[in-house]
Amino acid sequence: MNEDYMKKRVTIYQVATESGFSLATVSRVINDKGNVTEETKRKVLETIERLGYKPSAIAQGLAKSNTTSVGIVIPSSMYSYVANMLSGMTDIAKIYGYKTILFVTSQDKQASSKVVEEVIQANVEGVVIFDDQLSEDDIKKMVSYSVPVCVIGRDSLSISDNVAIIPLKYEQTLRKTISLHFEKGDENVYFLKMDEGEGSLMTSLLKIAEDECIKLGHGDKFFVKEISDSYTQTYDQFYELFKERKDLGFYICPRDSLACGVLNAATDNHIDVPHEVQILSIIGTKYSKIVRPSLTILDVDMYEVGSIAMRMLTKQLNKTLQTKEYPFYSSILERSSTRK
Amino acid sequence: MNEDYMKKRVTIYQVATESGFSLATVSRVINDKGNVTEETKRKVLETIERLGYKPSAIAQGLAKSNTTSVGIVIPSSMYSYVANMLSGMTDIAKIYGYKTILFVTSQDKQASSKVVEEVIQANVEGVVIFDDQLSEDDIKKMVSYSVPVCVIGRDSLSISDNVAIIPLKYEQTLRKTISLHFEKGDENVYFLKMDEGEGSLMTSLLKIAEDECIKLGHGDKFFVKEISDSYTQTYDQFYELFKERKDLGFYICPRDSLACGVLNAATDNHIDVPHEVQILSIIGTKYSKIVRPSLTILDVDMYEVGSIAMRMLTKQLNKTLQTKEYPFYSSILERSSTRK
DNA sequence: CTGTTAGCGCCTTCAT
DNA sequence: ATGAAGGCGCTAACAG
Repeated sequence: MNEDYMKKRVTIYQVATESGFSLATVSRVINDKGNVTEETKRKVLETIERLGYKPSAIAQGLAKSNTTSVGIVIPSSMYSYVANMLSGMTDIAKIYGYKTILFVTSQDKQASSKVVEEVIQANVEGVVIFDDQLSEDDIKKMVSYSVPVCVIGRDSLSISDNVAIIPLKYEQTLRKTISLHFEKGDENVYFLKMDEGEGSLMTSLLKIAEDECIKLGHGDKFFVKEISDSYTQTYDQFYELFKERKDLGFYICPRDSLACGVLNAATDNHIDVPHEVQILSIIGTKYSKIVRPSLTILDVDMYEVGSIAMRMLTKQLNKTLQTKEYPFYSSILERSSTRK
Repeated sequence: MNEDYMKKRVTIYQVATESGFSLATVSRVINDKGNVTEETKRKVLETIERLGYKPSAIAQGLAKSNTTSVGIVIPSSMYSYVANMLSGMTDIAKIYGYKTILFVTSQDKQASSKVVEEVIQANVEGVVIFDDQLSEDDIKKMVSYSVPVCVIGRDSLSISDNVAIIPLKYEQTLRKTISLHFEKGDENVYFLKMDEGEGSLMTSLLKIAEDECIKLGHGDKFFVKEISDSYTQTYDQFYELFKERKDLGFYICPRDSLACGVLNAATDNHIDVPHEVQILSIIGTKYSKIVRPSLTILDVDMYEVGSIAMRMLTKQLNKTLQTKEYPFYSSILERSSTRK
């Protein structure tokens, strides 16, 4: 490429005049549609190279009404389980030649709904949604603007057209874990609930846990503990508690970093894990295997989830999607923070 | 919005005819340029609402030659330090009203250079780059197509126009750490080097570490150990080694998950950390504080880096960027995996 | 204050 | 095989 052609981007028009052919011909070689002599193709390609011409994706998008881009809606890439999922999605999107536009939602529902507008206006071909904050109406709205959707982490949706869904099945394993717990002992069960920005997934799991305890006749042994979304604060909170050996029992935590707060608070107070305090983390990262004692988690491979989601979306875009629902079942990965 | 208008998206043209005004007037109310009666504005807004019209961002982009989108180039969001940076970038981009398009590079340099094309064609307003794989020529190429760039993690660049740079300064603290080590003892220093996909940052740090050892007269005590980029494999490798109490000393690891491999391998062989084996992780996440013993790291707040980078980029776009270089100095965060 | 008319950069019939 | 012309959805002068 010739460096002289910097600054103002060269357009297809310039390529046409420079090469002595028409727009149409240049367009044909760009898009590799036939009906072009090898000779002229060579010439056109040569001047494209010489001028350093790159077709504008947005002009192409407008003309073809096809932006070859997909949206991804996530709460924040801060949490490594989200990062893993994101990674799975972008890997697959890349394979299929889609650009990925990232839409990050805020804590509050109101601002959250604003991303719906953005997604619609961005003219993406489709969107993968992993976000507890978005209402079902928000999702419906996107679909009504004919943007195909793949939703992760919801059990059901009242619409089915142009929608694929990946439910994350924690219920069964969570219930089983609790019932196994009560078969082996009768310590209290504590469910850690974050005080703010708690999504619908954890809210429903809380209800499920409570329900299971009640069903097993241990409703009096189920407690909810409010925590903040921070390792340090969780650690401090439980350090004070465990110092007096209070509230020992079986802890169910939303994420492994918070589970580690409980874990370290217990260990540092010479409280034995898993004999005096047991810990289960719902969501786990690779670090749940690394920390000592290692954490029992309700395992779901988030990278896998992300890549499947993106694959389902691309299939929707080709109209080749067979099953619109692909549930992911968590499996309990028993490690050292719970008793055998 | 009326549900009847689904499927085929309504255009500004329809809004114009429906409301009885011209394109120009509708366009004015959309963009809130003045010169419109409150009355007609109201009417236009009403039919926009009624038809459920949303302006197409790509058509706007083409017409205004302003896509209000920025690119982000990263190797993969898998690693949580990248995820934190990404989070910082998207947070700021959102504040300034930019869409974020994610470009994920592959391992191999060749495919890596392909993202350059993509970035150029995407017509982004600017791009933040955090990627060791991209060559300086790749970056130059983007700049030559007049896309402003903010590069993270490089010490220098031979171009300065339209380029902001955020060097990540590990050298000084790394040297200091090593000299402190030799003041307190004389154990061997082992530098863990990943066998593949190793970026230029770690390569240069390796050289620096070696250089410092030599300078201190301990060149014979510096060793490089090849590892793979996996906690489990690193753990296994060092478990075998430590079983026979071989190669005890001071370990410098690229990331905390790998440092944990060494850490756990030592601990599980009843080798005391930090008295027999010391461990320093160059890059640390929140988990480096969580694991026991906690890891000494060369601390840099990656969220902060990401948000500063995006802020510098937006300032470039407004032409209000003062200093084009904003070095981030790592500080050594001494914790329990090294001796005082 | 409102409407007309060119584009933005590219694709795509339809002729030739 | 090639070119001319219209259009994708919207903005931005320029006239009225």
